[in-house]
Amino acid sequence: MSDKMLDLVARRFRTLGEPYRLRILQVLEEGDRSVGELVATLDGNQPNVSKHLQILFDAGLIGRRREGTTVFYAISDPMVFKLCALVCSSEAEKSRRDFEALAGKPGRSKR
Amino acid sequence: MSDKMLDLVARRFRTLGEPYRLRILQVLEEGDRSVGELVATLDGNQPNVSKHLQILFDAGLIGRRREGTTVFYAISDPMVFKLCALVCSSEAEKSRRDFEALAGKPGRSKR
DNA sequence: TGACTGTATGCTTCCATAGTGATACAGTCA
DNA sequence: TGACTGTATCACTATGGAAGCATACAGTCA
Repeated sequence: MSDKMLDLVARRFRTLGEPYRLRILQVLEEGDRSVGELVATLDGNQPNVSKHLQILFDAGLIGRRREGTTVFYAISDPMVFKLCALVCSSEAEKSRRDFEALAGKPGRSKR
Repeated sequence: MSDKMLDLVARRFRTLGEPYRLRILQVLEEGDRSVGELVATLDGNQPNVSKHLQILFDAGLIGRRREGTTVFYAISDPMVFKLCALVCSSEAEKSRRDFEALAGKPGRSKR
């Protein structure tokens, strides 16, 4: 993989590396939402939500449509949920390993 | 998904959000490597490589084994490559869309 | 046009983390 | 044990980016 591609991929990972943005995506998974709805749902302030939305939009993960003064955002790349599912299962697996290392072999240090 | 889980997932994404670490993983995909070998291959300085390896290790993505004074690292969670593949294909798709938006419909602004 | 609502953008502060050199530590061999 | 190699850690600087406030901008309605 080229260095440029690596940078792009890393950038995409960083986009997803923010809990607040993951929460936004999670809400949007249920359906389109306006900025105001997201602000209310996530209990955040409007400029911050707008900025995160912009970042997700630039990354191509969400799309937007305008109705009057209201802007609705929606998932445009469902890949993100596959990613999250993968990471979640991997995370669960890691927890299991960590647990077994602690419970099963108490004398064996990690290091 | 719980907030704690979201934090874990976000953290994992951030771990992968560093080009240098992706390069390390890419090299390790070909097989185990010692720290020294990685330093030589990646043309980096040793403390930096060691720190990135530690981060990947803490995340459970790589494992290590010691032989004398030498420490070998190896992929322990192949999931990362699935993640990268997903992101890559999504990235390619996005590029295609961007291109078509530019070439196919020159009059239509994104905003 | 002016007032109002909904959204985006500037600017500043602050925190997390990458890079780097010096140095500590672990293991091997004389 | 002392010298040497390979790796990890410490202390520091610098940078990216998130949060928050103020404010600008867009669209609607009187």
